[in-house]
Amino acid sequence: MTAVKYELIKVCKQSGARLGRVHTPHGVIETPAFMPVGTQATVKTMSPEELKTMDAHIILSNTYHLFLRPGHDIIGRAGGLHKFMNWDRPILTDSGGFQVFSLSDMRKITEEGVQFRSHLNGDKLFLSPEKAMEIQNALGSDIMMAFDECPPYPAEYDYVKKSLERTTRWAERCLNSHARPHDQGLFAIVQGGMHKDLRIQSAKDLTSMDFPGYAIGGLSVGEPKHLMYDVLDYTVPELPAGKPRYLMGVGSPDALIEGSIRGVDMFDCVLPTRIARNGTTMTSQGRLVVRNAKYAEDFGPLDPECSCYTCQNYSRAYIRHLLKADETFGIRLTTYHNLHFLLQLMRDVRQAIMEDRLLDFRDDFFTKYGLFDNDKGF
RNA sequence: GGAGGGCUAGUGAAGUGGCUAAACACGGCAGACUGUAAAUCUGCUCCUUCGGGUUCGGUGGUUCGAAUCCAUCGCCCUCCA
Repeated sequence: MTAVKYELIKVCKQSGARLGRVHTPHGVIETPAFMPVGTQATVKTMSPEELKTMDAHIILSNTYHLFLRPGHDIIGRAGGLHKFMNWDRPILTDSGGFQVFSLSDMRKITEEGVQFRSHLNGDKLFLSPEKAMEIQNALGSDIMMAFDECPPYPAEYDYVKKSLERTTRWAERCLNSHARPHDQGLFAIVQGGMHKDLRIQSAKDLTSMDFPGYAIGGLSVGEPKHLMYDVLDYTVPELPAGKPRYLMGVGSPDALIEGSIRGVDMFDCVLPTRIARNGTTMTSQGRLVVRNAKYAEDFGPLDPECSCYTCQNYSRAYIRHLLKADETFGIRLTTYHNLHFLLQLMRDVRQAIMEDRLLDFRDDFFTKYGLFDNDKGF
């Protein structure tokens, strides 16, 4: 008996995208899905109640950050992460593998694991596949991620190959040390950089083991968009149809659509919440930097087509004022809107798949968003 | 009436003869942000037809050269009468 199961509902006749459900111990995720990121056991500035009103099905949290602070032992004694943070829907925990990449100047990688220096106080710490599983077991996430290495872009072929092979061995160690497969699912992570043969090798090696889901990592690390789409084009077909596919770290609106078209079921990204805190919003007409002076007397909503709490009640001028005055309510309003925007986008994508018109939907969306001549995508 | 102190770019504030169109901070304007060391970071912020032009309370001097020295006027602050 496995904790996480994928149910395929239908395939879009026009695009090949999948409409489905991921069943987890804390409920069902309708896919394709966007997962807001709550690294430190909170989606920055949002309460769980607010996340529910925008209908987020699942959120992310992070092994490395919670290991450092407050400590997985404390969260374990609190009764697990769900109880600790008052979120009763599914949680996916990243393994800390991405921190191996983003905190690269403070770590040393060996076959056994990774020696880290804490970014908080410089403490020497060690993370390994077994340790990452122990931590995620204590957190009690619905979906755990295997401990991987996310190589930078660009990277040497030989290094990427060695790295992916180690990531595969680490995945196997994760599987073997998985303490509670009955109530926590474990996803493996395909690596291989921008190299077709390496991606296929990684996917084949990992799918030869029985993980309840597969992620594609190592993308959205600075490479051009078309390269990422190429990787998806030849990687996704290597993944089993009966299991969920998760594209890690991707969250610009265009990439969510393009990823769905290529058969991806789950996405996560800090982009909507981070740019919200820095004054940029996503709207049906494209990105809108509401902090800019030109909105000082714009009394309309961020997005005239948006039904979210922010857009129903507050103007661009007011939000700009709050942001300029460093009032926390301002970043709460933009964060709420951006998350709602992406969650609504995924609802629209699912509807379009249901009606076999996802390619049409993409073209309409891109035209309005002004994306056809924009490689950035948000 | 007397004695001191001060007046520098939008604001605050360095600078007390050349390396100063003038530090720094704030404010302002823009940009970046993709499994969150990010409510963060970066750039610009006197004018300009990019050659240059005009600045440091006003005016007049000294000097090869002044925000910096002198004189004078104005305004502000403190203390003594």
